[in-house]
Amino acid sequence: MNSYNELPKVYSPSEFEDRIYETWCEKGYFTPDVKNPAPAFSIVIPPPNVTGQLHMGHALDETLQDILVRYKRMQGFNTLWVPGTDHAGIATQIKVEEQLRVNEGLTRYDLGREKFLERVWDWKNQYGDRIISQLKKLGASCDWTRERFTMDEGCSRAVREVFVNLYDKGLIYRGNRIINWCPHCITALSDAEVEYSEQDGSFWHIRYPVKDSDEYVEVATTRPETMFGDTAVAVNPADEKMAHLIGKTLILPMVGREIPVIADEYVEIGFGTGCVKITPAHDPNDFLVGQRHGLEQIKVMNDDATINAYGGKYEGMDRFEARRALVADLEAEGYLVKVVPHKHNVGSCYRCGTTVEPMTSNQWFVKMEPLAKPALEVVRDGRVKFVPERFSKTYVNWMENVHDWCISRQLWWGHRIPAFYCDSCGEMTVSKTDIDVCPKCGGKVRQENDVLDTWFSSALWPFSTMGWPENTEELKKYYPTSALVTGYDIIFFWVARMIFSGLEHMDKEPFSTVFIHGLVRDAQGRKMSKSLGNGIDPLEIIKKYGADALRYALATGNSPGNDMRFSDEKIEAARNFANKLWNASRFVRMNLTIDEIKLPEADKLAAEDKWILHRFNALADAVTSAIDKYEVGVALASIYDFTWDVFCDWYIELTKARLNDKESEGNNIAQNVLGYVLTGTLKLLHPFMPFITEEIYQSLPHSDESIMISKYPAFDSSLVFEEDAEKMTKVITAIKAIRARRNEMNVPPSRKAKVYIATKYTDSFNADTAVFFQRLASASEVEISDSFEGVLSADDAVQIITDSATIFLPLSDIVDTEKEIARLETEKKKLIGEIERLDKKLSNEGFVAKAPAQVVEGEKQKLSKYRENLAGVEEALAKLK
RNA sequence: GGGAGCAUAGCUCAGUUGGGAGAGCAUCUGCCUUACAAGCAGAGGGUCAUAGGUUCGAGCCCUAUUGUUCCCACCA
Repeated sequence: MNSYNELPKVYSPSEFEDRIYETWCEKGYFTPDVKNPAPAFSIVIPPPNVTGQLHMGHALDETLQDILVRYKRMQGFNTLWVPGTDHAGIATQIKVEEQLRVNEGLTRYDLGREKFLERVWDWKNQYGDRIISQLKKLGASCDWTRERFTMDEGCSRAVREVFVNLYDKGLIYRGNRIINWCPHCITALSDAEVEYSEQDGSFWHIRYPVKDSDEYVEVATTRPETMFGDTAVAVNPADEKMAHLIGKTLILPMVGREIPVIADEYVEIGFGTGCVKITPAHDPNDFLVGQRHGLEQIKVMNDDATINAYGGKYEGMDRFEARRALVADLEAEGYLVKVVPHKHNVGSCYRCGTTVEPMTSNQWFVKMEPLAKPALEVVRDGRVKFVPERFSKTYVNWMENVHDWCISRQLWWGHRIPAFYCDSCGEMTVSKTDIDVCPKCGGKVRQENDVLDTWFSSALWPFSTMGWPENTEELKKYYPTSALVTGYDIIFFWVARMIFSGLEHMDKEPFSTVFIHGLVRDAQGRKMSKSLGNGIDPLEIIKKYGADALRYALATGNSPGNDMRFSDEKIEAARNFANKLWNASRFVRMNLTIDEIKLPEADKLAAEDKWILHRFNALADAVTSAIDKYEVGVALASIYDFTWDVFCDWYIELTKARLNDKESEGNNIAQNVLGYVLTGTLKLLHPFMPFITEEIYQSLPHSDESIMISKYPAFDSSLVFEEDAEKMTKVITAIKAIRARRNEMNVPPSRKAKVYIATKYTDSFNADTAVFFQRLASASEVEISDSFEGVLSADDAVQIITDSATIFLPLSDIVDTEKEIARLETEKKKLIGEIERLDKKLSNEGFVAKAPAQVVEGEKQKLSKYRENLAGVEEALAKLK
C-alpha cells in the first residue's frame, strides 16, 4: 500500500467540501498575479443583490462561470474572476423600509435621509456577506481579494466620472418628459423596468358636449380618470365624418373646462369612435400630440397616484377609486354611452408589481442615439458575439429602437446625482467632487436629491471593478474581459448598457463573448417564484446532495440559451454519478501499491490499455473542443459516458485479472494505466465537480499540490496508437462478443459454461481474451481456434456471430431452445433489413457517384459483413430446427 | 403588430460542419460479481409535429401549416 490517504467507504460530500474550499482559499489559488505574462482570461460576476439570497438562477450562472474559469486556469491562462455585489437601489430600500415599518412603525421620512441611509448601510453590513458565503458553498473560484460593491469608493468614483463625462458631452440632460412612475415606490422607472401584462379592462365611451350646441363628441378611453387632464380632443384631418368638428370647443363633463377639437394624423380613422381625448401629461402619444399643438400639460395626480386639485371633487381619491366614482357620476349624468370589455396591456413596476402611471416629470436622461450606434456595430461586426447567436438579434432589435434612458430615481439608496443647484442665481453645476458654493455667484448650493438607476453603476462593472478611471495594471491585463455569463432576462438591463458604456468610456467593448443561459424552472416547468412558493433552495440541495451534485445537475443537459427544469430525479442522478466515481476511485485506490503514477512504455501496454488510453485521449479532445464552444452540457455528458460506460463498465473489469496477479508485471502496468486514466478523468471533470475531484486526487499519488492547479488534459498524439489499431479492434470485438454472450444467457454469473471462439484473428484472440470471457461472460473454459469444423456441430452448440468471431455455446448449457430460435429469428430479420437497406443504397448510382469514397467503401464493408453474419445465422437456425 | 424559441422513447431532455436515432428516469427480466443496490447484466419502447422542397442521402438545410412558450411594441 502506498503512502496516500484512503478514501472512506461512503461518499459524503459534506465531510470534505468546506475543508477543501478553505484550503484553496488559504493557498491563494483563486488570486492571479497580474504580472504573470500568460494570456489573460477574465470574467466579472453579474453582481447579485447585496441583500439577496442565493437562488437557482445564481447557482446556474455561477456554476457556468466557474466551469469556464477553472478550465482556463488549468490550461495556464492568467485567470481572474471578479466577484462582488450590487446595491440594488429599489429592492434594498424596500427591504429596509419594510423592516423599519414592521419593527418600529416608522417610515423613511420619519428618520430623514441621513439616518435612513445609515440604517441601510447597517443592513448591508449585516447581510451583505450572506450571499458571498453562499457563493463559496458552491465552490466558486472567485478572487475574493478583489471583491467589489457597486457603492464602494472606487465604483462610486467611476460613476461620478462617467456622469460628468456624459453630461459634458451633452449625453446626459435633464428634462420634463413622460416617464413611467411607480406610485408605490414613489419613483420614476426606465422603460426596461416596466413589465407589461395583458389585463381585462374596459373601454368607457364618454360624451363630451360641444359648446353652444346640442351636439356631442364621443371619445373612448381605458383610463377615464385622466380626463381631468384633457386639454384637447383630436380627430384625423382626413376623416370626413369628423371634419366639421375641427376648431370647435368642447366642455369637459364633470369638470366644466373648455377644450378645443384639433386635427392630428395620429388618430386612426375607423378605430374606436374616431375621436381621441388628449391628455399630454399622462400619455406618451398625447404628450407628442400636445407638443405639436402647443397644448397645456395638466398633471392630475400626486406622486402616490391620488387625484390632485385638477380633479375637483375627486381630489384626494386614489386613481382607481376616482375612476369608479367618476364613471358612476358620468353614468348618472348621462355622459356615459357604453362600457365595452377590452383586453389591454398594462405596465407594472418590476420591483413591486404596482401598475405604473405614465406621467410627465422632471427627470435625468441619457441620450441614447449616439451611444447605441457603436454598440450596434460591435455586435453586427462580431466583435461582441452572443452564444447562442440568436440573442444578437434580440439585442440589435432592442438597441435599434431604444429610447432615451431615464436614470434618475426618487430614492435615497444609491449614487446621488452629482448636480448642485444654486438658489441665488439658479445655476446648476455638475461636478465630480462635492461643492458647497456656486462657482458662478458664490451662493450656497444644494445637491440634487435624486439618485441614479442601479443599472447605471452596473453598466460600468467590467471596468469600475478594475480601478477605472485610474489606468491600473488590472485594466491593462484583464480588460476587455473574455466572456460574460448571464441569463437572457437581463440582456437589456445590463448587457446592452455595459456594451455602450465600455465603448464610450474605455473605447473598447467590455467582453468579446456573451454566454447566455436560460432560466431554471421547477419540475413542472414553472418559473420559480416567491409567490408560488415553488423555489428550490440551492443551499438545501448542497446540504443534502453536495455542491458537486448540484453543479452537475445544472450543467448537464443544459444547452445555451434554453430554460431547464430542476427536479429530484436530476439531482439524484447527479449524486449517483458522484457516487459511482467515488467508488471506482476507491477500487483503483485499493489496488494501488505504487507511489507514483507513470505511463508505461507503449510496448509494455496490453491491448486494452492502449484501447482505454486511446479512448481517453479522444475524450480529452472532445471535452476541450466542446468547452471552447461553450457546450458545457455536451462536454459533461461525454465525461459521464466515458467514466461510467467505458472506464468503469469495461476497463476496470478488464484489468481485474491482472490486478489479481499481484506479482506480475502486468499488475504494475495495469495499476499505472488505471491511475493515469483516472487522474486524467478527474482533471477533465474538475471544472464541473471541483470538490470530489480534488478529494480523490489527494488520495492518489499525485505531483501537483492541488488538482485545480494541475494541467488540463489535451489531445495527445502519443496516445493515438495508430499502428496498434488491430489490437484495439480485438478489444472492441471481445466486448461485442461478450455482450452477445450475455445477451444470450441471461442467467446468474455463477452458472458457468464453456465457450468456444472461432476466429481468423487467432493472433489477437489469445489467452488474454480468454480471461475476459471467463470473468465477464461467465465462461468456465475458453477454447480459441480458427475453426471448430468437425469438433462442434450446430446440433450441439448455439452460435453467436459477430464481425470477427463466432462464439459457440454448448447446447446443453442453454436453458431454452425455443428462446434461442426466437433470438435467431429476430437477428435474421434485423440483418435482412440492414442488407436490403444497404443494397438499395449501393445500387443507387447517385450515391456511388457522389458520396465521398470512404463513405461508400464503409457501406460496402458493412454489407459484406452483414451477409456473412446472415449466412451463419441461417445455418444455425436450420440446424436447430 | 413585430421578433424568437420549442415540438425527438411513457416522462425530462441531448443530438453544431447532412452519412446507419441517444441519455437519465420510468417499465420488464436476471443478478451480492476484488469498488459501487445511489449498484451489476440484459430487454422492450420512436413515420424525430404536419405537408411540400433541396440533396445520392434530411431529426439536422429551405418553404408553408398546426400547436405551444417567451420577448419586444406609445393605437386611444
